[in-house]
Amino acid sequence: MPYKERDIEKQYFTIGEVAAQFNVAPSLIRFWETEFEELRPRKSKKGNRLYTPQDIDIFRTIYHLVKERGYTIPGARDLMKQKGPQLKEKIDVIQSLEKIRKFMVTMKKELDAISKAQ
Amino acid sequence: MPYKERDIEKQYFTIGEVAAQFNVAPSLIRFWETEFEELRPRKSKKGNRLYTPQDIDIFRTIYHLVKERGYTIPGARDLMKQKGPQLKEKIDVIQSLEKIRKFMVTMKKELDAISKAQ
DNA sequence: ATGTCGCGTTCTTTGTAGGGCATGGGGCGA
DNA sequence: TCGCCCCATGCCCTACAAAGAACGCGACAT
Repeated sequence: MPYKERDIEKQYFTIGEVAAQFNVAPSLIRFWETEFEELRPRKSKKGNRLYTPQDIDIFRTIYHLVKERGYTIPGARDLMKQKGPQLKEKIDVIQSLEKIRKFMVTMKKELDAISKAQ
Repeated sequence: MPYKERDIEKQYFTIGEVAAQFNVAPSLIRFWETEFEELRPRKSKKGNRLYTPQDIDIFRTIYHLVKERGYTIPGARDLMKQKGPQLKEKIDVIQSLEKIRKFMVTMKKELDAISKAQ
């Protein structure tokens, strides 16, 4: 029995899923597609965008630069041209540290709650 | 004989001189003054802005971030808040390297010219 | 099986708030 | 008279959001 198309396609995410994951509007993702040639996902026959995990990594990089670091779109674009893949590594590290920070803040709150309860 | 006021004042640059140095309009400098609290030069009795070399360093930092790196104004502002003085050092290094690069490009051109002439 | 109703999601195209200055007017001191 | 001051207003893109059409899918009736 050959693979059903659905099974193959589920390697991909829809634009709505990506939008939800980053809490942005689909229109923003489509707009960035016009601004960053790196962000050109496959499309289904119907024309729907199909995002691979790699596509999502690229989106995350752009999101980080534009929304978290405050780059303009040309600024982010230039940086990606030069630094390309190195950038992903750096951002992964940053995001790991950010998670750790959040964890520690939570811990601190709980510790504060305990010490006050006494 | 006491210092004449001119001698003291000539420690300073006018907005026009600063504008010329960076090849920007005075209106841009005034506008950035409303956006970056770090960029608030002294003013003469008359109200004219008096830029010290330190003020110019601050302007250079902003110029570098906004015009050369492609940060938005809020992005540059946030970066200056956190990194403040460290940033100046980094930018000094970058600008030195940039000068060296230009020098080397010039050298290369001359070398090319020589090798072609033969 | 087949029509179709409605809902959610997607598409592309068009509209738009506001970010980032520039310009113009009126005034002042050297 | 020149160069700077301070507003106020003007203005052009940037960076999206909204509008409107089309599609896919389940439910329900035919």
